[in-house]
Amino acid sequence: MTVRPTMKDVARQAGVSPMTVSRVVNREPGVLPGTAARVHRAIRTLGYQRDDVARQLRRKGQLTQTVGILLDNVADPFMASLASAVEDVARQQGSVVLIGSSRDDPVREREVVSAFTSRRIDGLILIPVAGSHRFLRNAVATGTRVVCADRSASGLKTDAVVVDNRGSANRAIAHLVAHGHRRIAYLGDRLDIRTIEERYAGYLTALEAAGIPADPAIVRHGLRQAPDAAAAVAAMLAGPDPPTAVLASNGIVGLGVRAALPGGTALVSFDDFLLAAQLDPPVTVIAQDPEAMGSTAAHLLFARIHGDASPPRTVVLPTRLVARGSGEIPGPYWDGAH
Amino acid sequence: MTVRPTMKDVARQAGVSPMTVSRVVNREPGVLPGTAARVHRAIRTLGYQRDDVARQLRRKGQLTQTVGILLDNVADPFMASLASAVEDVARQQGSVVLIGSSRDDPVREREVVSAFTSRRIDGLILIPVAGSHRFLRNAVATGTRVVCADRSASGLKTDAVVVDNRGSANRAIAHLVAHGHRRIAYLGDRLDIRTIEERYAGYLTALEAAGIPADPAIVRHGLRQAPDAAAAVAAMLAGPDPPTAVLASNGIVGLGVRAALPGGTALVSFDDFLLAAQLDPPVTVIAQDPEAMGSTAAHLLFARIHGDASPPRTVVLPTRLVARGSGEIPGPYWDGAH
DNA sequence: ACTCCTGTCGACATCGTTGTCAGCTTGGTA
DNA sequence: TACCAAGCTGACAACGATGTCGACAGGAGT
Repeated sequence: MTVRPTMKDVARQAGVSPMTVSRVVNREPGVLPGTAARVHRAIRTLGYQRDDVARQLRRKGQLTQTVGILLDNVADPFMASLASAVEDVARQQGSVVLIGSSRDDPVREREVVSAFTSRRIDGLILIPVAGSHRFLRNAVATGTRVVCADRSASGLKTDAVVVDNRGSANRAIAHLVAHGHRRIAYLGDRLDIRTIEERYAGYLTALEAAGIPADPAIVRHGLRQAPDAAAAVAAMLAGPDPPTAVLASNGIVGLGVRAALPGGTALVSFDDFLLAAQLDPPVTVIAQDPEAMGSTAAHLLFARIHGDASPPRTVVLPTRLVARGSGEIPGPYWDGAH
Repeated sequence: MTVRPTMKDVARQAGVSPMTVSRVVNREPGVLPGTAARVHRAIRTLGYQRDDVARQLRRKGQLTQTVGILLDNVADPFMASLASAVEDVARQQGSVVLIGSSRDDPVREREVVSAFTSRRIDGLILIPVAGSHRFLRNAVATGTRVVCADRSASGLKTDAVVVDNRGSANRAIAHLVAHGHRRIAYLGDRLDIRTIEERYAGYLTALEAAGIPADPAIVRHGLRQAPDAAAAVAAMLAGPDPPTAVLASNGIVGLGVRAALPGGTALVSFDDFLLAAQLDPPVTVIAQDPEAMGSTAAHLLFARIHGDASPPRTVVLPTRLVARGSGEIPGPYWDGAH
């Protein structure tokens, strides 16, 4: 294993100064073609590659062409699509992407953010976990741009790209009510996640608007995995006065519910998922567009990096209620109007 | 937006030398508690954070605590799980992860590798695209460790973590034959992808072993998207002498085939996918374990980074044939033995 | 009183690259 | 011939951190 050659090595080999090598490597004008050719030959001979660590240090105030993305879990399909879109935009912009998973752990989130900023990232796409993000103020103050995706951060004013969770939940409940349901269960992930809280709030207000009293017996929070959700819905159905319809707060919960739900019970789930259309009955979902979210967030980020200093913006992306069947199963109050 | 404070700033604030600040920041012994306290106070006051770019430059030959992972596409669930496992291991090792998608494009692959190595990554987890990877020799020679996952790289000897694709395809075909099929179609992704080629080879040898002649009319390559696969299988079924069973080379193709396949035709697909068990009929798959693959590759990589200089190893992970129903649909030659 | 040691701290040089500026050559013009 | 402009190249310093080594103080031992 040889040591990595430096510009000095190339310079010696080509019989020029390191500065000239630098100029050639960076395609700066004002180098004689012959000189450049000698340098290129030396570069090939030695297998030289510019050291961007040194470069970034020297070019202070310049960009490192590195952005970070910090999300719950790369393995989550929603997050993965989002990350993929971010990476695409970053590449177009000539930047590389540092990725990290917070796994819903604020401590881990801080650690990863710190590891990122100590490497001088130009910007960060953040899917914040619950809790305050005031600790990011320092980073923001010293030039790290931050754009939140999916949820916004508390204690920090940043750009954000989100969907109207409350309105979407509202629409889902209205949809179920219109199909004759009045006993509608809610099964959800942890309530301290901002988006989940908003969805639950939408559930409650929609019930109220429909004149249906909320019943804690058919509400469950804190479901992290599909099996948990399956067990929860099974318990509910076994209880007295079971629900005739279910709203699932996100895709994981929706999957779990689906597996345990008898055919006659209606289901609307947040988040589209692969094969949702091929199940029987096909699952009605509130679909988000993670790629649009990722690329929007990334474009916002790079606009900031390139100097956009306008006040922080929140972009609200639309959701689609995709009626596939499971959400249109008629309930006991169905009036045949649909 | 303030400028980022440096050790010099902290030193001035605390009335010590930068060297002492360095010692405090890096928790080196030999600093009086009182002095350390003053430094800590100054750090908090100024919001100082160590600049790892400068640190990495100075500590030449030391690690940058950064590894790269380069895969086809982050949005692919298989790759996403793999990446997630890699990130977990990296975090345990105190490293951050640079991620990049090659999108099956050798040019893009080279560009991303170059962007990574110019940042002095300690190591790279690579899911190689088709074509030669001799261009990595330079990087390997100057200290970047490379571990391939899912497929091995040609023109370069590295550690690799793979599955026995040929044997697995063999087993799948034997399974179908045992259930009375002799007219078995193959639908596959691009043949120049190493794993796909191996699976196809396994298909052919298994047919031969069973004394079944291969028929190009029921073989299709180059299917990139689910709809392509659906169209291909539909065309096959509409032709003369349609297949009674299908082998799909990977999850994407399997999904497409499933959507277009009538109930009576058997299907075995490579790659497990979410909900495969909840379809009707449930899909029989050859399941791999992407997390095991990712974490094995990552552990290999860090062993190399920490000095393991033994000859390159190839780890072959097992696959599981998960019989769920679609692969056990009896064919015309079924003898009732199963 | 002298040496020797231990513990604490700072000065200096250096990592690889690049911004700045000065020096050199060449050719053209008065 | 003298002079200047333009084009090409190199010397030097600096980015922020840290490895090395030396300075200095205070205490122990003779």
